[in-house]
Amino acid sequence: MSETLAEDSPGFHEAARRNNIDKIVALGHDPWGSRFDDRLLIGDVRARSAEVQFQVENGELLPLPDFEAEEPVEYRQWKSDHGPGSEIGPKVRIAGRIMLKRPTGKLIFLNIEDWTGGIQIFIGKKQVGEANWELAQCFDLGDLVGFDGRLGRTNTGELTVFAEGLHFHSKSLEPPPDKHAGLVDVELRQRRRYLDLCYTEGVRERFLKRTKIVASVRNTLNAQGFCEIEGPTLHAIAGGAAARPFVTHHNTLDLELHMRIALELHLKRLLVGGMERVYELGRVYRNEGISPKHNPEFTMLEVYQAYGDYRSMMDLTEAIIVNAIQAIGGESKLPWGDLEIDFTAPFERRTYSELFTEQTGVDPEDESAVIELAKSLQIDVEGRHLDVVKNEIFEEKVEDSLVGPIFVIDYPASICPLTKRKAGVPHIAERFELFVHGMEIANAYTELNDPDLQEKLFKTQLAGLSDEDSMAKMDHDFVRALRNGMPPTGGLGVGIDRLVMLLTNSTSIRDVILFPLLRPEA
RNA sequence: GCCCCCCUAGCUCAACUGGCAGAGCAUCUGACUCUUAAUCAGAGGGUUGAAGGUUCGAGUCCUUCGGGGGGCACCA
Repeated sequence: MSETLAEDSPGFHEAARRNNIDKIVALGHDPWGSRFDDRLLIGDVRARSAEVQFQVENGELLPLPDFEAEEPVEYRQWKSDHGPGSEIGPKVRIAGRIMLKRPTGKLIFLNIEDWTGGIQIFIGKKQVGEANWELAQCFDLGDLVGFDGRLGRTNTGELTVFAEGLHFHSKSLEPPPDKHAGLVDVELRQRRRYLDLCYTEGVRERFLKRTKIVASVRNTLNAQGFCEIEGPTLHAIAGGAAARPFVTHHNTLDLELHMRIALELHLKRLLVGGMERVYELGRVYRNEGISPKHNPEFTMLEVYQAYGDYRSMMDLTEAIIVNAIQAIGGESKLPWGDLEIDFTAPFERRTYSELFTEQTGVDPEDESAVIELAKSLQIDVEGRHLDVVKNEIFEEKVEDSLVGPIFVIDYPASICPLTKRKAGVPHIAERFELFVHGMEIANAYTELNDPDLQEKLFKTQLAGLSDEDSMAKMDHDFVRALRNGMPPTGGLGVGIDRLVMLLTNSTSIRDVILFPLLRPEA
């Protein structure tokens, strides 16, 4: 073609594609396309494959052979055995991205994909005419194109749209990743997620599953009479969890603000306000480390049910998860790496103290034995509350062994400042955490609604903690809200990203977050 | 914040103990009307993440920096 292409270096791919844009314009088409009505989704087109039939001379229609059968069908032979006649199939209009291109002289085979699937396109020079053929010469991998054509089968039996009309929708100026290997580099996959979605097997499906899971969670809650609300994400005091917040600033008010680290305190204010079943499903922000299980912004669900308790929340948690699995067409047993997870409800329920004894051989009520064990694990015991020490042991020795799904119930009270104590057992808090393969998925309490106790526990919790710790900032307004009467309540928090990880067999949270936080590209 | 590993063509990857930077895909040119990771013939494409250093000679060794991954720490 033009000799400028060859000598162009690194931009030679783009130069070739811009050259094709010029040709498309010269042929009277818009390289950036326009509205395209009445197209069918490729998935729906594929579902109509049975409508492709073979019509013999007397007009009789024959069904095509089964191309999925074990014995491969020689379709060319089959046709000559049943001929003379011709294939007939429905007219379809489709659009998609060009994934593969196989030009063979005066024929071009394309594979195009939309978000419901892919299909092969047959473009024959004689069949489409000179003008369309010239347009087809301008097709590059990655372009978005459309076709009017007839659904049929090639000689090898592959379901194919035999093009009659060609449409150009959008040019890709950049070459796609390797057509076989796809995008492999993890950094590129995250930075250029749009490419990952197009060209890495299973990525789009995974994120569509995420959408379905989130919708299902809302459906489950709405069906039980919970109402979704939107609390503020900018907080004067970021409370409801122990995590460092992101700090920001409002100019006109000249006010330091914090991005929320939890949804809890505002939802509870709504309970005081008489909203008896509320939830929020939204983003929270924690200025902490990044790991395969932690992204600085992540999606949290918090649910509160007046006149419920942590046991009501266990049933609800099971319903949320079981329904979500159903929503993505999963079985109760889901793959997890080389293992599987059995999500058959009800999930196992074990007390903290039972599990502690089982895994360590030490009774958590036996102070001296606990201290001895802590020392043997090189856990600092000096000047720390015994429950805190116990919990470190629990996290180290017990949590990783929890295959689950398992509800760990009845935690030591002093590590749960927002939780009601078990009636008659003041050192046990009515709390559960749901663990699956060592990962904490959900956390629930019978919520504390005694304002005096809440204030006292806030203060105790605060003693000795640094200013950076958000719990160190008492939310007086929240305590004031409680002074106006919050019903006894069950509250639940679910890490949506982690739930999606489990249900989609993803080992990194960044595989289920479309745009995880990355440093700006160098 | 600490430790380990990675960064080579648009993409996926090679290059021995330091010795001429390569392949496949993609791109360009040519052939081909049922291909399917199409095939065949030819061509072009590189600041080896960046900057310094050691060396006759650095993709390779050393230092610093940038980006990423994993682990630790942090994290109800």
